[in-house]
Amino acid sequence: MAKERSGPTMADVAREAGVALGTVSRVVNGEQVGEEFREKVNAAIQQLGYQYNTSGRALRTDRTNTIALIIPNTINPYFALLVNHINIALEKRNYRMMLCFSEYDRDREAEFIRMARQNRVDGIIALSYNPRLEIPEGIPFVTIDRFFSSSVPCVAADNFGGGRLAAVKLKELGCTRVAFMRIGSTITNEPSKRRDGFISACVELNLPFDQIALEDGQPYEEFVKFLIRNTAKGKLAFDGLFVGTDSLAWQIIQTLKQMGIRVPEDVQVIGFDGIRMFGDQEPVLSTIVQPAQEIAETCVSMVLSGHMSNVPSLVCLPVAYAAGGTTRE
Amino acid sequence: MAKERSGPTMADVAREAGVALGTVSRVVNGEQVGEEFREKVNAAIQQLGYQYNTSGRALRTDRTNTIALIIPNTINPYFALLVNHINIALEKRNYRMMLCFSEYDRDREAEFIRMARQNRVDGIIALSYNPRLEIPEGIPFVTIDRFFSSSVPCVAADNFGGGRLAAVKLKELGCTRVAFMRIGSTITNEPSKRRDGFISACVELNLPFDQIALEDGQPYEEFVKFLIRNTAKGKLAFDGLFVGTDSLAWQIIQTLKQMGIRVPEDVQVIGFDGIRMFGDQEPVLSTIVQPAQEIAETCVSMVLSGHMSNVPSLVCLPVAYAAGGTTRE
DNA sequence: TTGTATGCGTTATCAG
DNA sequence: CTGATAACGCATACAA
Repeated sequence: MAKERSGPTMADVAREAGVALGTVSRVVNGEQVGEEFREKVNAAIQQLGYQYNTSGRALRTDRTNTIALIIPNTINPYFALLVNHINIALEKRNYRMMLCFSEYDRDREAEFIRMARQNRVDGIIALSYNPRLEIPEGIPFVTIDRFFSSSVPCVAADNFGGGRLAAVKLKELGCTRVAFMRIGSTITNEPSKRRDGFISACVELNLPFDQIALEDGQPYEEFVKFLIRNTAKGKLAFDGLFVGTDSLAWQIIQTLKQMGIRVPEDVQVIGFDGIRMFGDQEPVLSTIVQPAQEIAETCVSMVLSGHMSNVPSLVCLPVAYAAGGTTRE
Repeated sequence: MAKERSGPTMADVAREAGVALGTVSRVVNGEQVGEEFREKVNAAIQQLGYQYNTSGRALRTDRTNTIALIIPNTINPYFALLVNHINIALEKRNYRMMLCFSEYDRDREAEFIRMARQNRVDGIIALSYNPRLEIPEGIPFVTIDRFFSSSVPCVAADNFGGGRLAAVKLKELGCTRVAFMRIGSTITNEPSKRRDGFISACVELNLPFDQIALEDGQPYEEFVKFLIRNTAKGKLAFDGLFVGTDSLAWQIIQTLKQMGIRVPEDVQVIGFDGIRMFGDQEPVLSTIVQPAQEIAETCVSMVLSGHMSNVPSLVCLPVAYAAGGTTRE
């Protein structure tokens, strides 16, 4: 039944070409084969429209040419961008992607890691906020934006540098008192360096600053309270804000509007990520842009590099500033 | 070498449980097995942490539990949303997704279809604008938003109804002269029904209308010319616009701003797709929302339904209107 | 260099 | 109902 749909096999090609099965295999895999044999085999391949069977090869070699990508979803545009570039990077190397949406759920993450092993994937790339993520042994594992230990390579944007850049920009743009706002995991991870860099530069530049960092799960209203607390006679105490992600920055801008505070006239806002309208147009707001394509390329080349031992444990990639209407240029 | 990483096999389980290989297979596949045997096998599976090997099963059954999804990219938020829901829908049914980015390139589409067959996928879902897409034989094939023939099922939003809805809304909102704007494939396809529905309702409602439809490849400037042509003394001849996609609508709104025409005060704009800010917040603009999740569910259940014969050739799913600041509510 | 034969892990067929 | 065994398509060690 199903047999009907299956195409020709190496045996068919061998018969057609009048050579042995092994010879066909060697031609397909680009090994040394006598010219006349190679031609006969290639002709037969053309003739029959032969294409090798992935399952047969995988079973034999125990390599699936597949990398699992664990990521919350593709609804968030930054994740969608990463998925896009990672898939393209894998495709260039003749690898396929097994896409696993964690939906921020630790049980799902664990289950996907189990499933990835069952499917004998050749490596795993994970973007996870789970501080207790269990890294499997014996399989190349690369994380994005999350440092676990020196034995698990991590690829990230230069979060510290991005934080510094935001402070420098706000200073340049004439800000005299700024604040940092963020929500996220309480543990120290890569994104929390955005704050460290920001504050480092503020101190250096003699730029007065305040900050509020919420833990995952705390309600957004805490930010509203913070803003109201720092408002007197309709005037916000800050003329510059640096926010941990574009998404949060956008929400905060909405809140500011409701409070009658104008952006960028009264307060200039810089986000982080570099989300663009419809993925490819102008930035949604002024922002520190993550190099999504370079991050993708780096993850892929690292996870496929085989010798995970002499691979750096943390790779930082440069960020850039992009104006997007929430600053006064 | 690689053998180290491979987990236990059915043979290992059989040995551990003291039963035959076939019995293990029957337990794993949920077939009839004596209670005592089942227990012994399950204990051994637990003990060894056995997980079945996908490649072995695929090789034997010629079914990969994989569906190929061909789509331009995940940079566009609407595509990213579809990818998200389709992957989840497949996962629920224990299927995996082979994600193929066509990047609007016909050669890539053809190559992916070839590759999908090589990988023995169990079906293909394609979102393609290619009018000459070659549908492969003998493999379940479902398209999104693109009708080829009654033998190739197509899943789409109710584009005609969405067009009508846009006209009705604009009328309700007080518009007296409207226009439809779109760019896309010249051939009649599902999205072109947005225009048909819009015009149908305009006629019915006695709402004067104009329209401009560009072919793929024509420059955006044609839209600018159209708008300028319909502007006299800084006043646009239309007080309502319906645009084929949110993405184009956004660009047009930018152009209008540059022309000194205010949205929504001078002209109200409705787009199509239902793109939301950061994927999950408020709509980017007033829009006709496509039911992405229902589209995904429908595609998946159709492509997996086995008997492609008695499956409807076109499924239309209901759309909804969502206000997003470019209309006066 | 080419041919032959074995085994990867699984399901399915056939005997017992 | 269970056990033994063949076959799926391929890569590779070994023989020629």
